[in-house]
Amino acid sequence: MENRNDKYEEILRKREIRPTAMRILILKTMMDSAEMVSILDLENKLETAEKSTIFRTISLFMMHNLVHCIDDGSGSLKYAVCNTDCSCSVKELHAHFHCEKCDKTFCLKSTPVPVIALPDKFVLNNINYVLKGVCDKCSNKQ
Amino acid sequence: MENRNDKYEEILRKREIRPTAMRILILKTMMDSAEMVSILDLENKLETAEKSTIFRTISLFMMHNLVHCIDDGSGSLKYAVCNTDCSCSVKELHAHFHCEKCDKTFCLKSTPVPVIALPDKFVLNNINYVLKGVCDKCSNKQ
DNA sequence: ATGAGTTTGCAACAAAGTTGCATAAATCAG
DNA sequence: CTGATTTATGCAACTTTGTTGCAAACTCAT
Repeated sequence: MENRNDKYEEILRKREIRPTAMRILILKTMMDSAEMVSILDLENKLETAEKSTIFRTISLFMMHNLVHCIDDGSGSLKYAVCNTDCSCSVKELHAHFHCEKCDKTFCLKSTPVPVIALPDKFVLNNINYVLKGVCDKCSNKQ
Repeated sequence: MENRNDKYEEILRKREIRPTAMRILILKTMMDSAEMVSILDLENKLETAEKSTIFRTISLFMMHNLVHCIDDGSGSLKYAVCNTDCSCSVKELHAHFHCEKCDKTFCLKSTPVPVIALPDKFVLNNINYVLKGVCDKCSNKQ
């Protein structure tokens, strides 16, 4: 019988990350989440995992372009798993939405970040594009 | 003889902020700076001012739309004085550039932030648009 | 099974932001 | 101008998030 963790193991291997139990668990938890997660979110979802372990695991994931990170202004960084084969180049980046009511942050995966022209001699490496306001669920609650 | 602080006093009064010596000093320092400043930057430039005072002064300035704030991902928030009459609506927002070498952040005042369409029921209040890379001065230093 | 290398948990620390409270400064009424 | 009241500031302590050192636990090839 095929193990259902095979999927996550394969994802990790493709990114040249050794698939330990903890890494599989963290990856699975991130992929199961509809919104982006902070380190504290992961700590709460995974009672078994230490803050420092999560921090180092996510740092590793980011170095291998498996997850991306955005600063939504909430005070903690939020992370989400990238698309398959994503290499986090400017052209591949998408917009993010941060709800000021529920404090959740979502990837708007189908919305590429707008790229503008920079003054001469400026080199562009990355873009943080965060729309802030109220999400659909919170705006329905009056 | 006219006091050269009159300019700053008037700016503060227009925003309905009582112009104390400390507030004038902080406003002047921010307006004299070519790049955005963090609270720590202000603490260093003004040896006489306390972190908590700067924090409360800037919070006050922001409530009155005199300064705006962006999260450039450096770990500390950066502040800059808004244009006259700015009310910080989405249409008035501009892009920002953060240099990953010198860690400075600049307002690109002539570049309005791109606004994209949001899914139904989402309310847009604010946008954080930060381009990251290497600034002109740092890219010249190779 | 054994040992080298890697990963994890614990603890401690660092940096930025935030708050309570006492003193200092500014404002106002008389 | 003087004193009373309000407001602003400085100091200290604290919170939260992120980060690192080190020892124990785990992994994997032999």
